[in-house]
Amino acid sequence: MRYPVEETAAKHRRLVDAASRLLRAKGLDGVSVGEAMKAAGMTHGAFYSHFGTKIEMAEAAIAHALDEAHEEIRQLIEASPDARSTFLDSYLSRAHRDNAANGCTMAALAVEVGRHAVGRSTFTNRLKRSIQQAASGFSWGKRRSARDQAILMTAAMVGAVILARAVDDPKLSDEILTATRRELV
Amino acid sequence: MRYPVEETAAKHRRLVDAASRLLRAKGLDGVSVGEAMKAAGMTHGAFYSHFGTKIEMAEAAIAHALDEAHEEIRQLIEASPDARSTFLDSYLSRAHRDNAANGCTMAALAVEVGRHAVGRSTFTNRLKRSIQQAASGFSWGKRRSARDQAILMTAAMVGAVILARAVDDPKLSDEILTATRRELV
DNA sequence: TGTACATCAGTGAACGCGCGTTCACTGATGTAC
DNA sequence: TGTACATCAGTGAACGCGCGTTCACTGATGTAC
Repeated sequence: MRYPVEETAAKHRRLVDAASRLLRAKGLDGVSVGEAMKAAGMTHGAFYSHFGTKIEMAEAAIAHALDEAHEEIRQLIEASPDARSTFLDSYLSRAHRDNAANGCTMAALAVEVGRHAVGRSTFTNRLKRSIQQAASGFSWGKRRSARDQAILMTAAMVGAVILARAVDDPKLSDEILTATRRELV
Repeated sequence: MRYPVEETAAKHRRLVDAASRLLRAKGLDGVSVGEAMKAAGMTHGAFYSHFGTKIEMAEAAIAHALDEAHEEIRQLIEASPDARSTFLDSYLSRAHRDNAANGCTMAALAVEVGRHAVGRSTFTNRLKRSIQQAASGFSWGKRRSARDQAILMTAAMVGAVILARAVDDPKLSDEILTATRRELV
């Protein structure tokens, strides 16, 4: 049957949001179309009323998650004079490490973006924007280029969270986060 | 039919080696058992004479690749007084970025190790060893802990290569590598 | 040293499963008049 | 404003495919005597 326009749009938003969390937690091959639809409160058959392929959904989900993160950081920069240190604390936290579903899209999906073509240009634009945001919005040491420092910080944070998640030993995992934090301050 | 013992052992080594390259290039779900067997010069049916499950093969492949890397770095440290800078150059090179199959196992597979349980304890041991190797084998600034610096360098290198691989724009991709290099020197 | 035979890595067909995708069908919505 | 009907998001069964895994079979190897 036909559904009210706004209701359909709301379901679409729920699907993209649910997909972005599931993908961050389980990766592209770890999430089925049916699972994403179920998380959005529908059955799998309706999927193709929302997206042409699973890949298209993934691209939308990645763009959505990256945009959400950008907005959060924008607010952080606006609100706090010491935004960089606040951001480091939350990014390199146990909470972030243990909650990939709601965490950084780069740490969760960059490897898969690199492997398949999925969301590559989306990812590129958003990373560019994110580096600019960090370089100009955070405060940096005067000796070296702010942009270089922003790139190093981004790479180190992403790498640290990925490694901390891969590791068995809770002491080592915590140490990866705290040592990276100490070095980046 | 039955095969000479040494021939079987050689096939096993070929399988592990081929798997380690395929897995680094395509990820766990991107490589089928048949594909790995074909790369090792066999047909898929014989797989279960070598491993009980696909997961077991992945664990052996990860351990193999990490051990090979450890040995390479050991030789580098032995040979060169400025090993750290040489290592940075080769790790943060375009060649490494563009050749995941023969590149760093952490940059290629850490995310999947974190997601599934595959090779988690193997990965943990080898990362521990790798951090120690870097902290004690490379030369570091005196102001801060060598171990913290080794952890930051590892995280930043892994993150930089992952991001450089995910990105569309060759200029940005190169910049991620060179900026990280400049900051880590 | 020679003979008999059990072993077992390898082959290729087959199985069962989950996946992405397609399809016939439904019926309230939104539009044309 | 009311009526007739085309639209289309959603349902759930079905399809085809590739995957991991199993299996009957092969025949040279390696062992027991």
